Amino acid sequence: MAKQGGKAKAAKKQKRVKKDKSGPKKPKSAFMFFSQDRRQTLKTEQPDLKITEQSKVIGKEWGELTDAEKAPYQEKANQDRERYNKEKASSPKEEEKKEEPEGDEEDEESED
DNA sequence: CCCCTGATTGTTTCG
DNA sequence: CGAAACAATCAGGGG
Repeated sequence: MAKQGGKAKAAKKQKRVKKDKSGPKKPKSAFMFFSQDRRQTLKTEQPDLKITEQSKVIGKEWGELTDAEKAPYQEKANQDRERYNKEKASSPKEEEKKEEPEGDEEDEESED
């Protein structure tokens, strides 16, 4: 941990993603909500901007935001997490059935 | 015609 | 704790 003063080459490369049309979509982050709102406004003001350019601008603005300003977005994200949480919690399909193999079959002892 | 890449940050998830 | 994957978004390039 400490040791940051060195020349630690932080070669961070977040490999992008290729959207999957099918898959457990992860909950959106506050940044996503912010981008959705900001992009629309940005698009009206600068419709010539491309997504990649918007991303840069938005990302920069996002960094300027404070927790208070991010708060409302985090709250939205918070709700989305719950949504995802529920979606996950409820597995209508028997897919993924190795959940909690706590095979504890309590004996029904005498029911009647 | 359909799939993928680009750029941003945050969250999610496995080990 | 850390890395990898992936979330929205759209425009354009390639097979």
